[in-house]
Amino acid sequence: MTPKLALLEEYALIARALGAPHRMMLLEQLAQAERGVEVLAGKVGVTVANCSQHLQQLRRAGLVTSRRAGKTVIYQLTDDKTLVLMDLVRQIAERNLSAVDEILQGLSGGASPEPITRAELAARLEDGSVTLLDIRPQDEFDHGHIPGAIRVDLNALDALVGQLESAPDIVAYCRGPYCVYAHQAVARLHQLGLNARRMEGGLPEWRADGRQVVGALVLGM
Amino acid sequence: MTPKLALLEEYALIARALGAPHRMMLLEQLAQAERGVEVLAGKVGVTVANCSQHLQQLRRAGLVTSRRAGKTVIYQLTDDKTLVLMDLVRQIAERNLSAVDEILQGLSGGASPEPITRAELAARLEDGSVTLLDIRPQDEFDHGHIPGAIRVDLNALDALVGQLESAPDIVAYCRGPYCVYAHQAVARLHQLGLNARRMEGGLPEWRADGRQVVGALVLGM
DNA sequence: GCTACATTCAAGCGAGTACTTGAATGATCT
DNA sequence: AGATCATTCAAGTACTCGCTTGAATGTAGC
Repeated sequence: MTPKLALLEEYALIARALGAPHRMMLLEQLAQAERGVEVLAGKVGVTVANCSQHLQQLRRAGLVTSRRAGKTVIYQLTDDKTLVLMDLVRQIAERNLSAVDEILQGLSGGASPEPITRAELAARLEDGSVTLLDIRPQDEFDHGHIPGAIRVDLNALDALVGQLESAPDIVAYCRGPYCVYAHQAVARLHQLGLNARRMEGGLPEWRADGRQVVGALVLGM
Repeated sequence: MTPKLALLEEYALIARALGAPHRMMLLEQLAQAERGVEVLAGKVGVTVANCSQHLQQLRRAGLVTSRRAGKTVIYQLTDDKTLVLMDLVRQIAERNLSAVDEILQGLSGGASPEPITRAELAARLEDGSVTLLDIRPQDEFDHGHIPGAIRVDLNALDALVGQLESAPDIVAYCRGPYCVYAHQAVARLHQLGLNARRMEGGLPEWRADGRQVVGALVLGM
C-alpha cells in the first residue's frame, strides 16, 4: 500500500498548493504574465519574503518554474492546464457551496445577468455592436488586452457614464474567473442604469482560445 | 479586498479537501458506490472516528452529502465533476512532477504500454477480440462492472495464466485513475510473458461515458 | 425503558503551515 | 573590490491539521 499512498501524496501536494487564497492570487497573476517576486508581492498584497515562500511552494508542486533575468527572478506557469484546474475548482465551488453564491450575489448587488460567452463577444466585436471594457490595472492592460477594449478603473466608471450611455451594449472583463473586478463593474453600471454584462472568464481564457491579443509589451518590470 | 479573499477562501476549502491522500481514497471509493462510514474506513484503512472526521471535512467542502439509512449514515458524491477535478490533478501531477513518474515506473516495472481508450475497448469488446479483467475486490465488482469482465484478485493472476495464454489481447481496469491495481496487474502479466494493457480511467469513468454497467446490486452493505 | 450498534463529538498530541522579522546569498553596477 | 538591490534563508510564533483515545449522541430492536 505504500506506493499508492506515495502517489496520492504527490497529487495532494498539488491540491494543497491551491489551498491558500494568496497562492491562488499568485497563479491568477502569473496567468496574466510572467513576473518577478517583488511585483507579485505588490499585486497580491503580501510581503516579499512571504511571497517568495509561497512561490517556492508552488514550485515544489510543479505549478510554476523560475528563471533568472539579471537581478530578478521571473516566475511563470509551467502548465496551462493549471488554469483549467482552478476554473474547475471555482465551478464546483459555485455549484455546491452556498457561501459562494452569497458572496457573488453580494458583489453583484443581487441579480446579475448571465455572462456573455467569449465566442459571442468575438462575433459582436466584429460587427461593432458592443462596447468592451477592461477593468484591470494599467500595467496588466499593457501586457496584453482584447483588441478594441477600453481600459477603465473600477472607481473611474462613473466618469465614463456619459460616453457609455449611447453604447448599445457593454461588456466588461478582467483577469479571469477568480477576479471580481468585472462583477463589480457590471454591478455599478447597472446601478447607473446601463445595460452591461460580464465576459465569461478573463484575458487568460481569451488567449487560451487562440484569440487575438494586442499590446503585449515586454516591459522592464 | 475582503470579498475577494472570502471567495478564494471558499475555493481553497475545496482544494484543501483534496489535499490529503486518505480523503482522495475516500472520494475514489465513493466514486464506486455510495457507502457507510464503517465500510469506507475499512476500505481506506483508517479508524472509524478518523474516517468520520475526513468525511465531515469533505462535506464542509460540499463534495459529499450524507443521508441516514437506519442505523448507518450513507455518504455519496455531490457532484460528478469532482471526478474530473481529481483526474485533472493527476494529469498535472504526471506532467510536472518527476516523483510521480518514478513511482509509476516502479509500479509497472519499467516501460509500460499506452493505456487503451475506453472507446477502443468498447469496440473490441463488441467483436470479442479482447479479454477484460476487473482487478477490484469482489464487493466492488458486485456493485457494478463492465459486461464481460472477469474478476480476478491481483495475487490470483498467476493461477489464471493458463487460461489467458490463449487470449489474443488482455485489458485490465480497476477503480479509476488513482488506483494502482491495474498498473500492477499489467506489470505482472508482462512478467508472465503475456500481452496486456490498462484501460484508461476506471469503472466510474466508464460509467460517466454512459456505457453499460452490469451487476449493480444494492447490497445491505 | 434497556441494550446494542453506528456515528459523532471532545480533548490532546505531534507535525505542518502562514506569516513576521532580520540576516544571508547572489548578481549587477560603478 | 565594494556598494546596491532582488531574492532567499532561518528562526520564531500563532494557528491548523491528521490522528488517537474515550466518551456522548442517536437510531433500531427487544
